[in-house]
Amino acid sequence: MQVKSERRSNRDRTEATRGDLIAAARRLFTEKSYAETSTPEIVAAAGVTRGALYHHFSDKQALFAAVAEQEANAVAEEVERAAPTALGAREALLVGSAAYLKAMQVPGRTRLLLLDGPAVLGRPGMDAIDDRHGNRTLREGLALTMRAGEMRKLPLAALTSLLAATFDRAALAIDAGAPFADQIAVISALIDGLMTPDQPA
Amino acid sequence: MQVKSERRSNRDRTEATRGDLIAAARRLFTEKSYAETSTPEIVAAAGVTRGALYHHFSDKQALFAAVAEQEANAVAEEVERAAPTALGAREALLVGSAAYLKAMQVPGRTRLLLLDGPAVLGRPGMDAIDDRHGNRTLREGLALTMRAGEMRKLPLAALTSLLAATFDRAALAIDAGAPFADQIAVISALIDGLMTPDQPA
DNA sequence: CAATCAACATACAGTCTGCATGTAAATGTG
DNA sequence: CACATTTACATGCAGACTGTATGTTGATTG
Repeated sequence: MQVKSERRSNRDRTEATRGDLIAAARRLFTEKSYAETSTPEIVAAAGVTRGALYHHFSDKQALFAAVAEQEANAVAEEVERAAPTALGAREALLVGSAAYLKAMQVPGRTRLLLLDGPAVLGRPGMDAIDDRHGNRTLREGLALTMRAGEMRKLPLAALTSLLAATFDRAALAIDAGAPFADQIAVISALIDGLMTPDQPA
Repeated sequence: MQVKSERRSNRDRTEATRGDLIAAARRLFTEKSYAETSTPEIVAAAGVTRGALYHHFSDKQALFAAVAEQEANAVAEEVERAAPTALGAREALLVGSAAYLKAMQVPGRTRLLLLDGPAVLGRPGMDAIDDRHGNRTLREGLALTMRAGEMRKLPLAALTSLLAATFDRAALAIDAGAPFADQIAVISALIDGLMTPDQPA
């Protein structure tokens, strides 16, 4: 293992620099906000110059998009890790919700994904990111539950996004000091209200 | 009626200038976004100089806060106007929801209040504004409904904010082209799920 | 009516973003 | 393996923007 950069392929260099930039930006975007973080700051933290940033990303927004995508992916992975495979639809939803709220408690994550994200990339932009990660699982889960007759039949896209919206707002509320249990209680009630009452034979 | 500014009291001047600035800012913030609107643009549209802006508002954010407050108030008034006084709790909620979604269709309003607002002022900041206007009515309505036994008892603050979150996301979805009916269908289902089934004597 | 204060206008300093240009190393080619 | 080309940056620059400090004029007050 050679410590110094003896001879690096271009692919390696790109990968390393891009990674450093995204990592540095992630740190600053979560510590402060998108608007309060300048590109000089980011490149200083990453140990490169602004030239490198603008070589790899078209602009500051594009770098932010890369960070957001990575964070959304991290959240989705944490949630899927917490949700055991075969579980009742209702239970899976509740476990997943709780896991999501937990995952969003990483400092700065709510601001990055729930405040700055929509403002910087637009709702459609953030939806596109979410659909590539967490929302997909949610939508598929809901579709399955509805087809199984365990849940009221409703427009899938709308149901997915509105449920996701409640999860998001709950995460922000917890961030602001609201009790975790209260948010879970309301989310549980909302989900229960959607389930079709099992008619005992 | 004298057309020219013959002799204006300071209070009148302040009121007029502040109003002009807020109106101009509102137009630009709704046409473009907060970030894409510069203070030189705003003051040009308002017919004053940046000196006037920074005399009346501590910074660009403060001007934005004033605009947001005014817009939130406008939305709340439209909703209250649409909601006839005495109506069943469930019906009042549904009518209010629809009115809210309608009111939010004014071009640029969703971005101003639902995207830029939280990002610029923070969630707590926007909550403070909302609580002074629309959310208050919602919360009081929910409290009443719950006390009347028509709705499941749940933590009031959490329920209010999570329901408001679904309304907000629905407004954004409609803005993005989603069918109004789909959003209403899901909102109706969510509300219905919260109502206690009336036990017929 | 003098003194003060409020409501601006003007000028300036510092910072930021995006781009254009320069350079050295890596890569492709005959 | 020499040479042309492309890649991965670094550096410098232009334009714009924010916030503040300072100046000026008209209203307000004792």
